[in-house]
Amino acid sequence: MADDKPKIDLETIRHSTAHLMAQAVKQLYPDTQVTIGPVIEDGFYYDFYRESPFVPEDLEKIEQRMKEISSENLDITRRELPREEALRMFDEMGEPFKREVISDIESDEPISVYSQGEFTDLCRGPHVENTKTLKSFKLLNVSAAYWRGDERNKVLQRIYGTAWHTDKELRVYLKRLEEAKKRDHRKLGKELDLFSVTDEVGPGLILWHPKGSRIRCLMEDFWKEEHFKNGYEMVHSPHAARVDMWKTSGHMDFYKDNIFSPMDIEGKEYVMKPMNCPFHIQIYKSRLRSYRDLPLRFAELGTVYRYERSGVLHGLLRVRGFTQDDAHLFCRPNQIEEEIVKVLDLILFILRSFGFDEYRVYLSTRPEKFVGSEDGWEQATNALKQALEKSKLKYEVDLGEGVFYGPKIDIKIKDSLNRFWQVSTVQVDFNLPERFDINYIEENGQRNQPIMLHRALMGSLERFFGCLIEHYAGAFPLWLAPVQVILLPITDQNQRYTDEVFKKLMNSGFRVEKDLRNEKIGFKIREAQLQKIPYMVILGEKEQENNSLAVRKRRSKETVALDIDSFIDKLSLEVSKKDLGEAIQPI
RNA sequence: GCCAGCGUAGCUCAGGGGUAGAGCAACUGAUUCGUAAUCAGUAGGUCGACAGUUCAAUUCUGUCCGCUGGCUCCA
Repeated sequence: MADDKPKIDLETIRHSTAHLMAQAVKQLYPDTQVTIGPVIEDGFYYDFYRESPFVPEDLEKIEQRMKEISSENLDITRRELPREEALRMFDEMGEPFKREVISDIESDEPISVYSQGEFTDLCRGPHVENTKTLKSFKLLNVSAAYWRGDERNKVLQRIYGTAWHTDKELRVYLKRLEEAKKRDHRKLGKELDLFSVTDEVGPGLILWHPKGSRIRCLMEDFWKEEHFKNGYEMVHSPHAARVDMWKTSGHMDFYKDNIFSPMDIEGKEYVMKPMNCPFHIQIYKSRLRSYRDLPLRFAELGTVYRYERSGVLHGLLRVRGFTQDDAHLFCRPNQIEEEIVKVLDLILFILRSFGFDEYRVYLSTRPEKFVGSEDGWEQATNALKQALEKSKLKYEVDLGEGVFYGPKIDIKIKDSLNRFWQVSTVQVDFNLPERFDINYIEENGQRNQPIMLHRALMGSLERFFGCLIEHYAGAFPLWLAPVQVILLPITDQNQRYTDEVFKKLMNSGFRVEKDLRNEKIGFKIREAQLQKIPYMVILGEKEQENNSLAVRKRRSKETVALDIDSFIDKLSLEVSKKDLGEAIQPI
């Protein structure tokens, strides 16, 4: 596109809009102190310190004032100051947070401030030249944030906003937010009758309704099939165990905050399991293992319970009881890399089968608190790195973000609002083999400690399902759809024929329903459409006479005339290919 | 857990110190209809829970529970 004047960087616009907001806030509420206001994806925020928090009505006032300042056409000017002078200036302005920020700036870096009208803010820049450039913005919400992200620090008021080059872009963005809300898995979960959470059961504990369970069964079946194909054994373990086991594993030390309070059974303490690993270790230990047995791969759809603080719960994506598609691999040290590569392959295969092509990969390295030797960590981290490179995966390193027992690879996928959620993980564990003293007999007859890997592909079925719902906007591909075909007779004259077709489809193994209600065809179609059923089959006099079907696809207004056998062939093919069809629609 | 907002029928939402409202869904009846809503009637509520103020509270105040957004934390 030919454009005479070069466009100003969106980031600059957003950053300047954050300043504009700070200026408006200071004008309206002079007792407010400013802190920092960075650019984020699609917008910006600014954190303020203030005795009384902002309420939503304040946002309107602030936004109004921003518009006024914008039309004052204030020039935005940059100045560099000696450190001392900058400190003095912000002291005089009564901005202690800025003082802290300045003291964090490297001594050889210049201290720059930007001014517009009476307002001056510490900032690296760059900024737009004049406030008149800032027109297309909207303040979105307020929330609390801790200064420097530490909950021991002061609580700040964070205001989020978005800013764009033009009003049109802004409108498009706001529209996109609205569309994203429509595919929120919590909303769709209710509309499509997939799952629920009730007060009586308790927060973060999921009830899977028949339709959701149907999908879960299909996910599980697929998962099991692939695991058997890939040399895994299935195991099952109980939901609770004596607290002693968790002491041995170290969970009572390192993970206590996340474990449901113990219950007393005949004077012995038990807890709900927060993880499956110690159980799999028990199975490993149930007999003597030879190097010939390795690698051993124990997999389980294991339901775990973790205490999560009430404020973090979120539909299916963050819950207190969930089923991990867990597995633990026991192998010899020289098998680690190969096993990790295989796990990564399996992860990618599964994610792609569900249509997730966009994901982020992280390698988390040794944290401050860790068990095992530095050498061991180094080796394991290298094994993970090499496996990532062999799998040609682009990844980011999360320094020091590993768990205490070993380094890990995490894979995150995003929900409809572009928030990323961790699903897949591969973790090396130095801790449990040691604590439970597991071993195997080497070729030379010596006992050796196996390396243990934890891994999950979908992570938790709940979270994965939540992401799936949003990924497909509730329109599941045929192989996963809880109802694949709905039969819609025009009048009750067509009921006999409908029953006939129903039986044939049912006997061919399809999930089919019929809508025999005394309603007009338009009404039935509307409902089937809202339920996002992949195929609607309209059955009237014409079809009955020709012994055919009028097939209408979700997301299409056209019908195709098919005979029942070719329809069945078509469905079978689509299911066996796990065809994603039109299931994935960008927002 | 923290800050803010919210909680009224199965769902979506209106209302407001003086015995509770709509649409959709449900139920009953009529209608037998060709591609996104046929018509009529009936029933449905401890206004999240508990306490306080008041002659009177679903409405005001407080506490608690739950939900939403974000922070912190994580699959």
